[in-house]
Amino acid sequence: MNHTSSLSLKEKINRLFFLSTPSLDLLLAEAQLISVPKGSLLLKERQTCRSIYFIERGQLRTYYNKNGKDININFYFENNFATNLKSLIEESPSAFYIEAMEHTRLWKFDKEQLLRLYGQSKEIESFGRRLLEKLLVKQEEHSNIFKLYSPKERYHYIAKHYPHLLQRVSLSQLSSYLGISRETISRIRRSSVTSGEWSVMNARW
Amino acid sequence: MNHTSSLSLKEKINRLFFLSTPSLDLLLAEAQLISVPKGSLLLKERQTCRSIYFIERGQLRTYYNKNGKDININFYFENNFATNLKSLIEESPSAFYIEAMEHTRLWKFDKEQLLRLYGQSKEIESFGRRLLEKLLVKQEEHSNIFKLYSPKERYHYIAKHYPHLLQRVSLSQLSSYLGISRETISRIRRSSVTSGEWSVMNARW
DNA sequence: TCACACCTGAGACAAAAAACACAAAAGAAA
DNA sequence: TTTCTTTTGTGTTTTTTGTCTCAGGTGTGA
Repeated sequence: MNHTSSLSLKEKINRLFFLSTPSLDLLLAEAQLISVPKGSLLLKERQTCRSIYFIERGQLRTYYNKNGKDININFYFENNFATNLKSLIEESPSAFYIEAMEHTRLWKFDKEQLLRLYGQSKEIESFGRRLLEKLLVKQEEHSNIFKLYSPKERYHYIAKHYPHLLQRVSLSQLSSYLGISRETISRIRRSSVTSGEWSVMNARW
Repeated sequence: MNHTSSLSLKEKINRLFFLSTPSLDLLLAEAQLISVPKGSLLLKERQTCRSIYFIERGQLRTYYNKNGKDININFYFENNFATNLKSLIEESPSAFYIEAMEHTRLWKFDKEQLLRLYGQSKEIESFGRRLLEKLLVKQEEHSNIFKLYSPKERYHYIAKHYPHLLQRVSLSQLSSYLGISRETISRIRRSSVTSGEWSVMNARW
């Protein structure tokens, strides 16, 4: 049980971005609560992304389709924002899908509305900037684990820093996300249970 | 020869972000032109990054030091902004270095000044947001080539979409950036010259 | 001109990971 | 429960990539 699950959207956003009450009200007046079943697509390949989603309950994934196979780009859980930023920003056709991995309840913010709000309220534009900042820092970190770490190290990095990923995402789904074959992850997992190799991840960066 | 090299900073920024003249003047009044020799470090590991740099002439790289070896994260050329966003945003110690790869002339914008300007001018905060957007889209793209492509495909992707990287960065420097050993890149290069394998990169995403 | 540093190419070998095939286990649905 | 589907584990083989090594090339500066 997530202890914030009983908080209102207003309280959640406020915890993340410290907006004044009037700005918050302005922002949230535009948000639309929707509920989608497992497997539904919030964005398809070639569509232009027009919204950003805040997950109330459930989980989403973004994935490419490469020669018929799914390549997972990202997983999103409760109290996080999800979207295709490239498509949203550039108003270009999306290269990937956004899918609900389970029954998911989420708040939808439309870009058009947000841009209008940016014009009305400096504080909301500042919120937009800070939201981007957070997404960027996360993105950067994820990008770097591929350069810095071997497959084995990548798995351990995730296990250490994002253990909930291993809890909520199947190994098969994880494999494309980490750029490691399913079988290899299975072997990595076994070897780290049997032998006590837990010192690998001491490197700090 | 870059045809924009004779443009003023004002004209360059304006081309990228379409700011009004008053806002541009406000923004550029704070910029400081500095010149650094090859090998100098604009940011060291453990330092907190306080500036963002716009490259007038020359090139920068960002890199981690992993067990004594350099792992390149990014290369930056003329008319681009460079910084360590994580450190800058979070005011946290940097995990990596920023180094001038050749004698470089650049404009320095301090975070403190920028934040002050954000408060003064909505248009400048909007500029800040749009700058982040551009950086984010780039970052996302780079991150995804690791998940989507094998080493061989990564090299070809760069060769096709960022040929200037191959021109200006040595293969040795490139190797850690692509997460491929120098020798393997050398082999990839050889095999793609001899055999006519140029259809690999037709996949669009 | 001569070191010196740095970069590239190439071969031999080792290590890692992927591919393939199939079995076992775990969940979901009837 | 039983059946059906999905997920995970494991053994073998094949491919890819890394490591180590040396040789040759290039540019720089003393």
